[in-house]
Amino acid sequence: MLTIGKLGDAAGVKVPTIRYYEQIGLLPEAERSSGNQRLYGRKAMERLAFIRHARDLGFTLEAIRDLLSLSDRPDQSCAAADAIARAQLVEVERRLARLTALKAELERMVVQCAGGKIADCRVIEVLGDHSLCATDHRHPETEPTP
Amino acid sequence: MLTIGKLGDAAGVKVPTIRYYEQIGLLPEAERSSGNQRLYGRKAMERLAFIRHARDLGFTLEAIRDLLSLSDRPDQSCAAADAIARAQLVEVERRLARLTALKAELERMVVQCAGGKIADCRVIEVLGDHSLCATDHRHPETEPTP
DNA sequence: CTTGAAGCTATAGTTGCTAGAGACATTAGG
DNA sequence: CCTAATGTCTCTAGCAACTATAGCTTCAAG
Ligand SMILES: [Zn+2]
Ligand SMILES: [Zn+2]
Ligand SMILES: [Zn+2]
Ligand SMILES: [Zn+2]
Repeated sequence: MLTIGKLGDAAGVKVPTIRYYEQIGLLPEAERSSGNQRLYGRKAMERLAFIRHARDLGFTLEAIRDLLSLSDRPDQSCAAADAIARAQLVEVERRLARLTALKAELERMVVQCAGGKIADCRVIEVLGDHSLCATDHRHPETEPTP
Repeated sequence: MLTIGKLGDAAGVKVPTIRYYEQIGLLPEAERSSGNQRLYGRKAMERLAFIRHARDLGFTLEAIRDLLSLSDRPDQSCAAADAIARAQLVEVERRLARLTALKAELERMVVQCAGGKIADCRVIEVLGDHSLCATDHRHPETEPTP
């Protein structure tokens, strides 16, 4: 049985984050010691590692909640799980495309500025006028945080 | 003089967002009509377009605050502005590198899954075990929202 | 037995907005 | 000129996914 600190170290998750996951129902309520401290076994450890890994791959907590409840039903078809992963892939590709355009635009800006006074700064100038941009990089839809 | 709605349409920014920018001091307090409605002139319009464009390029509001106050001092050196832009470029490159790894990993997952039961789903399996991943894609530091 | 680290709860803050309620202002049509 | 439909006003609360703080209790080492 691990304390919350040990579990956090083992899974690479901060202690308050574990408590947060419990609070929102992503982790079940932990067993408690006689002194009211949380105790975790192998199952909780695996579940937390799953969450951490999925977070690292950019899945939202909502998606992870669905993936976890799917993984609790091993006999069912995995079509839903695969669909969640494919949607995440599409989302990542979308972000990648946007960031690639941003990178190009930022590079243009910093390369074109010769340094000098703000009045002549290409960075400031371009920021004030999108028509100086080479690509259309504007925010299409909202994108969740990485 | 534009009302807040016209300004929003012109700059591609939603009305509550403009009020929010004013509230946090990114836009100055607007003039008011006799009926207490906000009125904007060309200067406010340009400032808002600047903000919008910088947001589209992924700058944080903090960075934009600094860029705006720099652009208000045209005689000063633009070194600070260039540094902010370069830092943003570095940040974008970091995110790009991470997303590229994520994309590869997600593609592997969805390609390897043959479909079938959850018990055999490669997606669920890989999510539970990072050692099945080909790349090290783990979250390095915290990254601000895009 | 004492001290310091680790745990507990509860609340509030972060970023960049967005949504809602309920009241006032403006504008277009009849 | 009146009404109805929009637009705008303030204020509050909510979103994701944590993170930080305060003020306590419990535990483990020396
Ligand atoms: Zn410059
Ligand atoms: Zn642009
Ligand atoms: Zn599958
Ligand atoms: Zn992995």
